[in-house]
Amino acid sequence: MIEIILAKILLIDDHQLFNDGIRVLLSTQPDLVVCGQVFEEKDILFAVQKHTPELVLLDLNIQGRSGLEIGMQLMSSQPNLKVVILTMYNQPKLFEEALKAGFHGYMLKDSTTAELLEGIRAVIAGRKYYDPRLVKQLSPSISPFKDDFALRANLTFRELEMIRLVREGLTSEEIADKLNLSLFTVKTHRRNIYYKLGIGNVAELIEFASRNGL
Amino acid sequence: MIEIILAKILLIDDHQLFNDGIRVLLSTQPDLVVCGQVFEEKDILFAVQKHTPELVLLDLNIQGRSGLEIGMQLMSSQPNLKVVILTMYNQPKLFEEALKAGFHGYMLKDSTTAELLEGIRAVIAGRKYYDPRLVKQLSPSISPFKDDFALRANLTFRELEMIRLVREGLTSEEIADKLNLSLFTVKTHRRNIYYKLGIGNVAELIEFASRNGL
DNA sequence: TAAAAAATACCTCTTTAGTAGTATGGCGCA
DNA sequence: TGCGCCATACTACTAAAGAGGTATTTTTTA
Repeated sequence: MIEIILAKILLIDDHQLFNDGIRVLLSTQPDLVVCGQVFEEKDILFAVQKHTPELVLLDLNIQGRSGLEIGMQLMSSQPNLKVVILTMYNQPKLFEEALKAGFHGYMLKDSTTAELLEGIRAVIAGRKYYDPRLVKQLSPSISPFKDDFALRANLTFRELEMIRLVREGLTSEEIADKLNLSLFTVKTHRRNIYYKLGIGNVAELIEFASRNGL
Repeated sequence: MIEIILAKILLIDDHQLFNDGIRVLLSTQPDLVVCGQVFEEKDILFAVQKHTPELVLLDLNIQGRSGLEIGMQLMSSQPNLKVVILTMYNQPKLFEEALKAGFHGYMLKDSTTAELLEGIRAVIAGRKYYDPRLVKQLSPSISPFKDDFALRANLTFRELEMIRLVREGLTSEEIADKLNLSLFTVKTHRRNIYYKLGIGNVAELIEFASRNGL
């Protein structure tokens, strides 16, 4: 059972989905539990220490003070805690800051419920999740993301290469021919990729790659 | 030279990109010209009649009155005019209404510049353009692509549904279970999709769907 | 209402994907 | 120098996808 704290995100009234949508959404997930919900900065640390949740969903707009600071403080005080920013601000600069600060996720409030859940699950699974729209807007020169992501998902170069070729519609055999490898090798790589990403078939692989700009 | 009128969209101050971003954006496009810009309802019809633009970018939040109404009025008075909704409201209901009303496009303000241009160009080219995020949220029964992409590719409703489920990583058997169909039926649909799209495997299907916002 | 299109279903067969376990040479690093 | 990671490769198996054909029912539409 995974426990989650909602940090202020239920107070946001500028997007109908979130008036109490996120709690409802999470309540439909048998393995996710909202163990706390706070609306002011002073309560967050206390709640986290009390519940020691797996993950905190953090709004960026917490009464004046920057949510980023609060989040960073949280992460340094609780090394195993995962902190995901959930905000309405689709601002590249904020996003870049959050990236640098090492947040485990950055999602936008107008995401679909499927996307939100995907993000939460990705982070719980030990990966990072950033809204694809933000990643797309990142200037490619800065983009610490690609390497960052590959490294954090523990994908090797060969594995990334496999993903690229699978996306082009090549079969394992065609990839083997192209790279002068044994078919067995290619299949081993694919298996490892699936294992690392926690997925089970090509469809999921390509959806995943598309979403994460691999 | 394509002429465009911006209907109130420069007044929106809740998203930095649009304070004057859209005009700047369009000014970088040699073949697009902003021929007018209005901020109040009473000026729109006059401006359209004066400039007879190809396209109007219309905000939904025009001083109290529903932007949808204004847009419908515009379209009926100027049959050749293309009207694209550009709004910050990612609300399925609004979007569905706009679809029914026959608007040529519906874009969200937090789109990237590339997406905005893509949408504008699609509409100018005689196609329709709806933000993929909204389309994704639509209940499949309403799917707007009946008169758009699906028709071009001759994809039926059932086929689109198959694509959606395949993208979610479901196998043919799982789809069959979910929809209470025979496995044979699902496989037949998949075969037909591949034939229509000229592709040969799941990887290509999903790449294709991603690229085309199915 | 007749024709066309869409959705449904079945059979057979080949190919590819996916799962599981194992193994080995190379390379970097502590 | 030995441990871990990477890339490579194999066997053996099951599951699923894909290609080919055919056919019935329902729904749309001309």
